[in-house]
Amino acid sequence: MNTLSYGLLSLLSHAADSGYDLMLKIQPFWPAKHSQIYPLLAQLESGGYVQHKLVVQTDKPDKKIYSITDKGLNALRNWLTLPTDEPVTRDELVLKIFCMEQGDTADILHMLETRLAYYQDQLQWLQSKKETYAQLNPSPSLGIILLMQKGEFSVKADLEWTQWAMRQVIAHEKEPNPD
Amino acid sequence: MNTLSYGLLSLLSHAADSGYDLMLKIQPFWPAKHSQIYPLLAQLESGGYVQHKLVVQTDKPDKKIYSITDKGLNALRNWLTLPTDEPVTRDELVLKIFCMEQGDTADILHMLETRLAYYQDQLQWLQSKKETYAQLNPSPSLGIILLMQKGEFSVKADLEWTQWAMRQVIAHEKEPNPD
DNA sequence: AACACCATGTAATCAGTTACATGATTAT
DNA sequence: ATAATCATGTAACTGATTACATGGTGTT
Repeated sequence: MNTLSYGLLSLLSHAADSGYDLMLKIQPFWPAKHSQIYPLLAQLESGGYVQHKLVVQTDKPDKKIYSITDKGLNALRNWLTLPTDEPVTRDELVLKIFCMEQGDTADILHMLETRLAYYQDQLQWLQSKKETYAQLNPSPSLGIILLMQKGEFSVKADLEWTQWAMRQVIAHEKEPNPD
Repeated sequence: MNTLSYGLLSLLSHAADSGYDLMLKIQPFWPAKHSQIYPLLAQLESGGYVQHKLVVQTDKPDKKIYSITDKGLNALRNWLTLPTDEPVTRDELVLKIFCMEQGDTADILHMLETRLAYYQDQLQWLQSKKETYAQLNPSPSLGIILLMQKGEFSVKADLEWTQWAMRQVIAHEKEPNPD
């Protein structure tokens, strides 16, 4: 039972779902490809944590709808009481910033512009999600609300930093030697 | 040449260093164990991107001091012009928050308290680093300043969120059914 | 006496990505 | 026509962690 397995159980504690949809839904929280999800679900099923029923479709491929079992719910509840791993972030941009004096200002600015656009997309996605949830009945769980807010806090800080960093880079270019 | 390899070259573009110290210094930006660093350095050396000289020590074990070559610097400069991968964050806490209704409020609060302490430690580390750099001569490069600021922006947002989330959880507990 | 730090390396395993494989439906 | 979406799966590979291995110095 690794973290991704618990992540799948966590999603399934809200609603039964197919492997395909679980793969799409877990992306923002724990990126994983279908080639990792499908074997894990089979493993969780052989361990008795989930079960599936085949749903035959005519217009689309048949699918397996997985649901969490009592054993799965108990495992999930126990996991909540265990110590939580520290977050891990890996960002190539950070490594590039570290040696940015080796490159041209134009390249660095281009990199930051691309990242700015990425964060803006993220923020827009979060805010559209927020609207969707606001109109939803029943209203979303506290957990969902906390996660949306966490994303918004993070992305807004990242956005602010990127804009600040771009100004610094431009200022640094204009005044390379302050005599 | 993977991202960690470029990360090592990035550190070495500032100063020559041992594998052991590179391992320690890269932790905040790209977590990696010594068992991953040492073989990569050997690989970078066989590719001509770095070279090492043995430094014999009496009180401590001998060490290899690696320095970047011209080929390494060129590779680094070219890397700066290439498209940058999007950042990847994996946080077990996020997956736990998603299914928090399955657990006790006390367990969730304990989890958030632990995370709060972690972010506070991070912030303190960043601010002590900042002081160290402020007294340093020569003053740190623009890259270093940008990274310190990025860390501070992120951690402060995370801290704010954690405190806000704890208040939400407490409020939710007191008023579970708002009739 | 037991543990942490310095310093390097390899072996085994686990986690994650890319590629291979299939095939119908719908949109551009 | 070409590509994207839905839907599942396996195989090969790369990336990352844990464990094995050694050994002196300094700290509690």
